[in-house]
Amino acid sequence: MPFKNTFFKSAFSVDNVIFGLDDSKLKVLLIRRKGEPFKGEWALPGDLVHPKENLRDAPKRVLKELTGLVDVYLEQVHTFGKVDRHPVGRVVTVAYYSLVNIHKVKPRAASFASEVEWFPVFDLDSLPFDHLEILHKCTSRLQKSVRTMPIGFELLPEKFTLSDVQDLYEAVLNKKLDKRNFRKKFLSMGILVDVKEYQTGVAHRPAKLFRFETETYDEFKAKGFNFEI
Amino acid sequence: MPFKNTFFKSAFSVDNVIFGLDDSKLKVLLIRRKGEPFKGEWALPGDLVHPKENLRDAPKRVLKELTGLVDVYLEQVHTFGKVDRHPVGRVVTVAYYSLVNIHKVKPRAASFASEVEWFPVFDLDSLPFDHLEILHKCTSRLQKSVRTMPIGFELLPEKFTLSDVQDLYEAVLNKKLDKRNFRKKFLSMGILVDVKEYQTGVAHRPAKLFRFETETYDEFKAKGFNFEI
DNA sequence: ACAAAAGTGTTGTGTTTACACCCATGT
DNA sequence: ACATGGGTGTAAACACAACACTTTTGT
Repeated sequence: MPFKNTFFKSAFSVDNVIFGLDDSKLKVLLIRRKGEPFKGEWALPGDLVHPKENLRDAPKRVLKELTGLVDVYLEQVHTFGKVDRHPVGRVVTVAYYSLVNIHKVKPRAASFASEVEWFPVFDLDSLPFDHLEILHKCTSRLQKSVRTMPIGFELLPEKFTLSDVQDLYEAVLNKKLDKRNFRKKFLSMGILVDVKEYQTGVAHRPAKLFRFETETYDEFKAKGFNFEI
Repeated sequence: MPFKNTFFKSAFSVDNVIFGLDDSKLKVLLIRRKGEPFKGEWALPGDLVHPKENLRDAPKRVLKELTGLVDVYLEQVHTFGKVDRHPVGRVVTVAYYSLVNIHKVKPRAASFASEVEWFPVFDLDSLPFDHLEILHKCTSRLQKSVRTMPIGFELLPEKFTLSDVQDLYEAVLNKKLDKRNFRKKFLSMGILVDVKEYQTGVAHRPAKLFRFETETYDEFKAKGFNFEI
């Protein structure tokens, strides 16, 4: 259970914004809360930080409990600490976002959640606590990151087409991009490797498959790039 | 005093990285610690967050106590929460940075500080706790922000020359920039207003003075810009 | 044959970089 | 007269935006 409702004065928690890509839509994993407050409502997953637990391990633990995943892209975004943000007491919360491949994950109920489900990010317009603000902040951060670092590949299968990548970018940025310009720019960065295979069983010209060049990828991750597309 | 050394199990604090510009160098305000641990050492100013205090008000309070300033640029950067980052107990700390005009500030000792002094950022290579890491993170963030928003003007006097601005950018980015290109780009943004005055008493051709166009400035702050110089 | 998505180049426009000399003042 | 920093323009390289048709497959 997330909180001992009696006699806690202050605590820190983490909240996880877990992004996935499905049906060319950016989605976020919400849980149905098992405990009070807001019992039964859809909210961001999160938990108190344990006394002997490094801060960054808390969102990892939540993620693992919820999805089984352990090596996941995880970025700290912002800390929320208004006095009254939590109705039960003083809880300062640190928000993290993650990127997971939605089709490799079978989310399961967890200690703090009776149900788990993916929701389209841009359709949500109310959440308990300050979770909507947290979601917005994480979404903006993702949109910024995707333009300055090669992230987001975590959201795709191992082998993918250039159109998959474009779909991903369009889903994250929530807008249409020019196909030719996108391809030109993306290919020229040199983080994609042609695996010399093609899609099969599609009712149109089969697309080339690519994978990531991890070395270049890491380089870019370190020094960033400019993907103003 | 910053901590009751006995019987505290966990707490959250804030740490302030207060930047100023002096002698064309980027400096940071450090305090000599009054209390244990690391009593007497130079460290980042900071304090515990009070129980009834909004998180963001804590760094404001520290800033006010230390400098007397109340309306100051303040940005949350990152939260540090390794279990052992503080020798006395579990303290999760939220780092903020601020920009202040070093010549308008007469820093004074505070409840947690016996002395206060400006240190050149790029010369520091050791600090207690994880304060060096905090400083690095804040410096990187400042360097990034200065390229994407019109900030940093807080570090300058009200009327200033274009060379002052360039000095500022060179100090923050810690590298030389091309004079003509800098001026061209900066002027073209339209956030500077010619105040039709000139420097006096300088042993060279006196420079034009400028001030900020607050409206445009706020616009840019909202939507950002690209200052890849 | 048709539908569906893959794939491909060029041109105009704007942005970035590199670079060297004269100007106005105080001493 | 000299030292000091202020101030200015151009050309070449590069990046970005806009835009339409052909190819390959499955049905």
